[in-house]
Amino acid sequence: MIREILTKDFYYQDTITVAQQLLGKYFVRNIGSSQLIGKIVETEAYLGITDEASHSFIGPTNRNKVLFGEAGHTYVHAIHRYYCIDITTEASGKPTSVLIRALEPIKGIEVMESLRQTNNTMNLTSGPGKLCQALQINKDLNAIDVTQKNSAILIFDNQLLSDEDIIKTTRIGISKAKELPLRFYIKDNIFISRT
DNA sequence: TGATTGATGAGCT
DNA sequence: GCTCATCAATCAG
Repeated sequence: MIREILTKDFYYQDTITVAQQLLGKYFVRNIGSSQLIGKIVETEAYLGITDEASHSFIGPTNRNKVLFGEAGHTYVHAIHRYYCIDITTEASGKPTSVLIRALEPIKGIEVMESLRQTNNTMNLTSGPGKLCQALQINKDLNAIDVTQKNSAILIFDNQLLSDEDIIKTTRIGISKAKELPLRFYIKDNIFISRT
């Protein structure tokens, strides 16, 4: 089965739509000649200047400027001693993004296990900090265009999930606007960060 | 299942 | 200094 790289048009959609439609897609990390692949099973939407929990709520700064740029780019940031990765969405000037919270490891599992220093496949990518460790994602990968086929990070298309396979619930690990139902994950998937 | 705590880095004021 | 979109370990029920 031939899979296509998701195009700019996909990321220019409404952030909540992108967050839901990213579920089931293939997240690809190119490291030299090797490739690590995981299926996206959990995401969260961050709605920019109207969303208190978003990094862009306070307005543009040096740290979050990529959020204000073009859609379809990575936004990598450190939180405590881990990294998290977002994909920017919507038009330039709208600082919205989708946080990738969990993957289902597909390819390169041995490499991920050595990077994470564990043999437990269940524990490789079941959280935003964990998956960045498993895929060797750091600040060097900030502001990368994920629609260019020679990028270190790419996202490939896959069949769209039906509405009943997507669970909608509240976001995790934030202190503001925590009541909003902006977290999405694949029903019955065992690789999500928590139920 | 939930609450708590400590390690820890980057960015902001 | 302070905040924080984390994780792992621990303890209580």
